[in-house]
Amino acid sequence: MRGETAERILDAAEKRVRRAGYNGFSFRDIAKDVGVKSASVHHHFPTKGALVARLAERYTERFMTALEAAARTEGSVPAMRRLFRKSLEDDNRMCLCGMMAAESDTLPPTAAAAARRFFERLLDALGGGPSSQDAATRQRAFHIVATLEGALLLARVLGDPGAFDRATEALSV
Amino acid sequence: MRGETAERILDAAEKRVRRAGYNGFSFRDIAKDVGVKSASVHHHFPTKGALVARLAERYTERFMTALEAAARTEGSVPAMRRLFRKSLEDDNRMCLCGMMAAESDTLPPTAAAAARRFFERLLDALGGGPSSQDAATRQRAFHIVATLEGALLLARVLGDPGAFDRATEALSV
DNA sequence: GTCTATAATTTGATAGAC
DNA sequence: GTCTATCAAATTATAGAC
Repeated sequence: MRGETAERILDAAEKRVRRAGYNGFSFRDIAKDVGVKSASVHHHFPTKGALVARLAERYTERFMTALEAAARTEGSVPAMRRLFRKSLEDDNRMCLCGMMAAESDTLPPTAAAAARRFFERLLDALGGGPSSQDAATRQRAFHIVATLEGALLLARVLGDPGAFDRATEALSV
Repeated sequence: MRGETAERILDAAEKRVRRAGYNGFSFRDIAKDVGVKSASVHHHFPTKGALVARLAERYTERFMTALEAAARTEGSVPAMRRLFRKSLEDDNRMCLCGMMAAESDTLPPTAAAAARRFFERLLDALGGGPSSQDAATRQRAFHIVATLEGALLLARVLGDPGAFDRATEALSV
């Protein structure tokens, strides 16, 4: 299979970044997770910035695909809420790009740009993109995305997934 | 003055953590900022965990003092919103404890606990503490805190302080 | 595509002089 | 309370054999 190791590297890196952030893991951590040596990780992704930028792109593609499918049957907001909530079920993890957003001032530029695009896509999906003419819709899109990311933060620090539910309950109304 | 260097160390560390997170700075970074050697930083704060835990306590004390004063004239929610908004004006910084919340799974336990207490105090100030009997008030407190933290994330990653204003506009109504 | 080996730097932390 | 000196370990990244 083409790129099988590269995918496993991305899988391991995603778990690490969502747990500890960009500065909280090393090439050797990833290599150990995957069962190769760190030189092999560098073979697939020359630098840490390139690895994490690709990671954010893959995350965005997957998230938007899942969102578009779910939004058809339950609407954009409940679908997005449910997808965010899944982050907590998967071992109390942050949204990858939410974690990168917190660190974005110190991320390699290409990685920071990839994280920014994730949020632009989310806002767009809620009708709050740059082409939006309706200020109220735009405000609501920003409000929803902010609340979902903040609710993940809150649930994580309190060690209580129920905090996410309480914080986001009003969004689905 | 007693503890003058210790305070300057905390000042430098606060800037660093709010920009790059717990794993994004070193004792030598702080030492350079303050104009001492890293051994002197260790003299005041034996470990990185102890330094950051103390940092979160100081941040919480200061934030709550400012909040209580401001809340008397403008109400808890507008006061809290304005205090959060100040983080962006001060060089696009995250809330210290918001940054620590994102990383809390990998923080030294005492530091993670200090970050958690910040959020418990915020929720308490909004009437959403553990003694709250009113589920709606509790939900609203979680919603407000989550939205404010998430709005900082969003403004940071988009490089646009206006994103904070749009995301939190509905809270003040 | 994976490996061994290594370079060059940085890390958190300690010992002990002044 | 600050310093010099140092440690042991970890860091990102590269060279080159297989």
